[in-house]
Parts: sequence; structure tokens; C-alpha cells
Amino acid sequence: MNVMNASPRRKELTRLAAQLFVQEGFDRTTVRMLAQEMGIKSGSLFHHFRDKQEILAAVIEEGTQNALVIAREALARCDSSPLARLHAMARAHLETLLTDRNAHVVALYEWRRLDPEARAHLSHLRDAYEALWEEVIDAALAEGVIHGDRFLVSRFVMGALNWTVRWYDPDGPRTPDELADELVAMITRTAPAA
Amino acid sequence: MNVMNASPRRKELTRLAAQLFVQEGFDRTTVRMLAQEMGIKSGSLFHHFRDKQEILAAVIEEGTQNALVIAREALARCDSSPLARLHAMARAHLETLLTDRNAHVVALYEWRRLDPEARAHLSHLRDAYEALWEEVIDAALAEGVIHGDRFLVSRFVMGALNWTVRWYDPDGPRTPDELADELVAMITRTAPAA
DNA sequence: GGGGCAACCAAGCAAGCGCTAGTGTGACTG
DNA sequence: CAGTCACACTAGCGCTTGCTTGGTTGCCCC
Repeated sequence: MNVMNASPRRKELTRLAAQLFVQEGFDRTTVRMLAQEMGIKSGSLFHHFRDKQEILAAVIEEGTQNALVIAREALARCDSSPLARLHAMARAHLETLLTDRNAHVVALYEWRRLDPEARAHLSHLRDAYEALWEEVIDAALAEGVIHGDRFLVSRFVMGALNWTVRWYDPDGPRTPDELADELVAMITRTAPAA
Repeated sequence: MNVMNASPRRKELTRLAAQLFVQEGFDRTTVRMLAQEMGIKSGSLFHHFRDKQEILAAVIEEGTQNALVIAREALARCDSSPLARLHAMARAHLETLLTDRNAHVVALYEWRRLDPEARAHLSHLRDAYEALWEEVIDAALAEGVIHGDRFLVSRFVMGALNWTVRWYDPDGPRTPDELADELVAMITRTAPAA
């Protein structure tokens, strides 16, 4: 049992698991399918993960950690104007969402399959991430860059952004940054983007 | 086998199934759980539905049909100004989403579990519904009530609205209509709502 | 008052499930 | 060179799954 370890092998297995979970859904993905995709037998899987649940938790944790890191870097990099920070967060959000796509789709769709302990742990991570958003939105509201109810605005924005995983085509004409800018333009009451 | 029939019994069973699918997810809901919730034995279930897949399809079809009916009625009832129609659609969307909540959560989360035939059939229904949205958004864009890319705006709005099923609390202080109005206010560049 | 039919049940099958136990490697380490 | 370790294997246990089968019930209608 290789619990709580972050070996490169385990990371690679987690990546493969994320892909399968997206394709098939967590419940329909059997340990035998996972093992085959990883080039090992199903029994060997339990050397790396205590049980199937732990694989799910690993996938989601990986994605959420990355989101936090990227968002923090983006905020650190940009200047302090509320509009700039809003742009930075929206871009960072879509960047993780669409590059680390598998992990995030799993996080969004299969969250409920987590057992209570894993859910509690990962909730803290997610809350830390959402706190970044609330901070940025509060500043934008205070400055008058956007208007409306603090709670509702953040929910609407998160919804619009997270929904992108359902329709965005990376091979299409639009870059993630363009999406982010268009959304910010839509909710800020300045002049149209172009 | 009671295929393609809309008996009241079957409708009631569909409603119960929706509730369980939301609680447990489609894959984790066994035919035995469904049967118990319905007060019958698992074998009897297959008198009403050909297989488990058909129950899922019935749940989703029911929800989508209702959404279409409600949206059409709302549009027929309101005047022809683009802003009024935008409000009407947003309100109608949240009304179905939050009253027929179980069915819609299933539709949003378990769509991928549908087999290809069912998916093809239900895609047409969904497309018909989305066509109503595109029509309303096109009119609003033409009038200058909202701005931006036609495709993106509709995706963002649908995302913000559909995301509500993840956080909206019917016992909370806000009515669905207030949510709808707040969202419309956020994306239209008129004066703030209050 | 008997035929037909929707609705249900008891029993169980074949397949697949997550997971365990016990063993065998080859690579490091003292 | 003995000991330990990470990693993989084989074999299968105990259980659950979706679904089938063959038969029973009670109601409706002519």
C-alpha cells in the first residue's frame, strides 16, 4: 500500500484514470479497465491505491491543486486594478479547466461519489479556490466595475465558466483567453469589447 | 412490455426514478432500489420499462418536454420587446429547472449514460428548446439590449442558469424569478436593477 | 361467468464487480 | 551476499448486478 505518496508512477496512473472516468463515468469504470489502460493487471492496481475511491480522490485533488496554483500565480502577476484581476481570474480559470480538462470534468461530475472523508478534505481545497474568486468579485463590485448581488454574481460567473467544459472545442476558432475576455466584457458595463 | 406508453402509473414510476437517480446517480441506482421505492418487486419493473436505460430516457424526456411547453407558453404570453422576451425565457428556464428539478438534474448529469438511440431522439427535443433561446438572444442582440458573440452569449447564459441546480436553495430568501431578473440585469447594459 | 389483459410476484441465472491472498521478481542497500 | 523494497502477477472469493422465466392475481367487458 503506497498511501499518501506522490510518486511519478502514481501521478501517471492518476492521469490515465481521469481520462477513463471522463469517458465512462466513475461507476462504470471497472478496476480491470483501469488496470488494462495502465498496462498492468487489476490486482496490481491496489499496490498504488488503497481502493477505487482513492483513485477518484487523487484525480480530483490533482486538478484542484493545479487550479489553485495557477490562479494564485495569475493574481500575483497582474496589477491591482479590479478589472485586471477579474480578467486574470477568468483567464486562469479557463486555462486550468481546459488544459487539465479531464480532472476537472471528473471533479464537477463525480464529486458526489466521494466518500465523506475525502469530500471533507477536498472541500477545503475548493473553498480556498472559491475564496480567491469572492475576493476578486468583491473588489470589482466595490469599484463599480460590475453590479448586482455579490453572491449571485459569483455563482453566475462560475456557472458560465464551468459550463464551458460541456461545449468548448479546443480545435475551434476561439482561444480560452478570448472566452474569458468575452465573458468579462459581457458582465462589465464598459464599452463593448471590439 | 408496455413500450411507448404514457400510462399514469408509468408517469408516477418515472417521477420516483428521477428522485432516486438524483440521490444516488444512475449507475448506483439498482433496479431493486427502484422497485422498492415503487412498492413492487424488481422483476415487476420490467413490465413497465424494457430495461433500465428506458427508465433513464423516460425521466429525461419528461423533463425536457415540460421545459419546452413552459418556455413556449411564456413566450406566447409576453409582448414582443426583446428585453421582455429575454426576461420571460430566463424566468421560464428557472421555473422548470427548479420545480421539475429532479428530472433536469438527471438530464444534466446523466445524459452520457443514454444509449445512442435514446440520445438521438432526445437531442432533437433539446435542440428545439435551445432554438427558442437562440431566437430570443438574436433579437436582443439585434436590438442592442445585449452585446457580444451570439454563440458565446447563449452558452454563457445557459451555463449560469443551469448551474443554479448546484447551489439554489428553494427555502432560501430568493425566488427563481428574482434570480432570472438579476441575471438579465447583469448582462444587459441598462441601468442597474434597483 | 368466462376470456383477456395489465400488473405483479418468486426464484434464479449468468456475468461482472471490488478486492484479497499469496507469490515472484529484479533493483538497491547494508 | 543477505535483506528489503517497489512493483507486478495469478487465482479466485463473496457478492451484486440487470434481466428472464413461468406463473398468479384482480379487474373489466361482453
